[in-house]
Amino acid sequence: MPRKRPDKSDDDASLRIGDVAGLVGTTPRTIRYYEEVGLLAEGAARPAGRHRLYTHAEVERLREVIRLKELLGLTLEELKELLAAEEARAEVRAQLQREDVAPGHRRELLLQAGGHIDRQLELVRKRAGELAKLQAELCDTRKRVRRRIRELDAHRDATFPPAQTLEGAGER
Amino acid sequence: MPRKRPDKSDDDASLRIGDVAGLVGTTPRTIRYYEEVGLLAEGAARPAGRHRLYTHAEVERLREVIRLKELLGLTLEELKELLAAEEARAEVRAQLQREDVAPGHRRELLLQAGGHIDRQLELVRKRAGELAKLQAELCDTRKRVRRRIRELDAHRDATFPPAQTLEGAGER
DNA sequence: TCTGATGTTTACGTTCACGTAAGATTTGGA
DNA sequence: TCCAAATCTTACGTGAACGTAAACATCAGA
Repeated sequence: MPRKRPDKSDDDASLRIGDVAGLVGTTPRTIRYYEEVGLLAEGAARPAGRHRLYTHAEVERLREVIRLKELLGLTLEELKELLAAEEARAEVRAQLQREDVAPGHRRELLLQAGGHIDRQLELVRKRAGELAKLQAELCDTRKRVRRRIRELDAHRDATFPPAQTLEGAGER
Repeated sequence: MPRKRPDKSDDDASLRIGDVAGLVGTTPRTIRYYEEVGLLAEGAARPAGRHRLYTHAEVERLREVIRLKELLGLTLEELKELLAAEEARAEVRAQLQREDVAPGHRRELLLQAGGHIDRQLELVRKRAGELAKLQAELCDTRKRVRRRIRELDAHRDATFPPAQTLEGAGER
């Protein structure tokens, strides 16, 4: 017979806000704030004053939110837009779980989901591209510096006995 | 005989703060602020009250600063640290231009420059890596969604006459 | 030389993304 | 049942990164 009251290690059940904060490396205040601005859904039926409770799924969601924020450098407002998409995807997944949707509507939902992912991908790709370019440029100038050092060493080695060389660091 | 007063299109000479702002896509206020916090060097000898003047080299520098800020998501303070490095590199370049340095010191300078670049590269690589991972994950789930749509279409095509298909979008 | 556009300094205002404090309430456990 | 620890709500505080306004001063061109 199943348990009736909340329990740790039970997945669908209940982490408190402090636990969640600890798990994702932030503070309760931040989590409440994210809820306040609409980034995180307010647990619908929480009779005002009661403690917030979270599932592990919600923890994962929060992790993803924070990741996107940090990697893309978006404001919470921009993030919210992107998450409206995520939100919709979740909705889609929920609907798709229940097999009782007409194939036409089903297709519609999947197309939407795809669109949302594409929009995120667009952003990520753009940033990744810019970073890659920067990285390439840095690698390039580093190479130049190394070459100059080698040239210098070569000339000195030809004049004086050899000394210590470059400290190791692969080209990767 | 060379010109004596400032002139546009003369490289070593003088852009005003508004021009610079326009060129890099920011505001005069921001530029003054960056100078105030020490990100941009104050033009040494500007007798207080006179207009700031910038060279094209400084414009490039500012562009780079803004680029790093946006791509790495650093605070101005963190950025300042990284730029102490850049600063040193500039110093190095200046010294290396004047041929009158002992090869030993020369090597020292080059090694320093290399170290600074490596530190920047470290940061950039880390971020680029994380972004790449995120991108891969997104691509993956997108693939899954596409597959499901295809499956759905296949089934429907087997039942009804064919209709419109996926709108084009290469896998890249 | 004069003048309108652009700058300069100083200082207070603003937005974002939380931090912090206070007082009441809730919760899980002894 | 009783209690200490964690939460809740409300509200004001804060640091970073500029925006904006005011009262001059400079600059480039006519």
